[in-house]
Amino acid sequence: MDTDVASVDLEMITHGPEARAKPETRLWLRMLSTTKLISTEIRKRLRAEFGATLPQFDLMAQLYRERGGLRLGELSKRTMVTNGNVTGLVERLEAEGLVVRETPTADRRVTVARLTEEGTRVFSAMAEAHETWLRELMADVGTDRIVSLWEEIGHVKRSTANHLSGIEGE
Amino acid sequence: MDTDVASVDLEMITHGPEARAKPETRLWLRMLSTTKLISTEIRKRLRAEFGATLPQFDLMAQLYRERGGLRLGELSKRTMVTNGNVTGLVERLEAEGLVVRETPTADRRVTVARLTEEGTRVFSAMAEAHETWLRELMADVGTDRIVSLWEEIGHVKRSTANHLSGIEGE
DNA sequence: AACCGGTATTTGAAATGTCAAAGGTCGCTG
DNA sequence: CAGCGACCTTTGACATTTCAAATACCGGTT
Repeated sequence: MDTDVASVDLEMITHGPEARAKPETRLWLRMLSTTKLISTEIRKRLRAEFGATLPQFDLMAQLYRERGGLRLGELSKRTMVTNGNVTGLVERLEAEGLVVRETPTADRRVTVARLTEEGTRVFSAMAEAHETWLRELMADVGTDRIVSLWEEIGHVKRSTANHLSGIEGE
Repeated sequence: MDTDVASVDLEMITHGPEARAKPETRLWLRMLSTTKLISTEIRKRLRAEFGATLPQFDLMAQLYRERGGLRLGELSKRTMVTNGNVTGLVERLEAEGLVVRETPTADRRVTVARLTEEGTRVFSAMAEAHETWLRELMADVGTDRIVSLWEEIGHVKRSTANHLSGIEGE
């Protein structure tokens, strides 16, 4: 069981921290754990300081840069969240008075979500804190490295997008 | 509104794809979207080919390298998932016969989860496919870049861990 | 032996997440 | 203008997620 080639391959992914895995798997595991670490921290702070959740922040960010509002389908694409999920998210944000929903008379299939004035104010404050937190968390990493990482991860993103069924703009 | 410094900062995070944001924010947004892209793909394939979910895969991976089993608290730490969540995950995996739960007589507060024989078999197949999928998705990225990315992201992870309350082993 | 602080897990409420199916609406075509 | 395929959103079933409170148990003290 430990002697044939197949089982050695399998052990790579699972044995030791990530020591014997193939480079792609090691990179993936590290990306995943790092992302989890950061988003857990951001989520806690958003909750503590603004009583908001990460998906709500993401959704509001999209609406912030499209002051006229966005159709729910567009929101779904931009936030990489499914349609059904967007429905609930917008519902809750509307209940809090941060977002409004409207159906244009031109096409009554559509629902457009838009930030209220208060939503805009609240998001501004959250966005500012968000940037500060990230600078804080990445304080030990030089700006050069950050910029170069940004570019390198772009390669990974493009490669992944290329090997999917659909195409992924950024 | 577009003239004072504060509002310019705010626009950075939200205006254009990620064009005018600070480097840390740009990196974070790209890490997040890339991770989402990959995990969505992996999740779909896991579901289609094995009827399993990503968190189940993660949990089984931990149990696979600890044949004697792990306490739920340990599982929680290693998978970066909360205690309450582990309970439900293990419950469902047990219902499918992939995992068993036992309480050692020595300390009856503890619950130890362990892969069944079938669980081990199933996970082996999943792990092999998992590695193949990742190589496939990252096929356009050279191995050198992957290895160097792995190291660079390590810096980000360490910096983040340093600016958290707790310590994060890998 | 009853108590107590600490540890380990479960439970319950609320939010997020997917997927598939159902409901409306639009535009075009016969 | 009735029908039909395509598009957009909602709904419903289920899984995952967190947090906080409750439960259960251990070890040591009194």
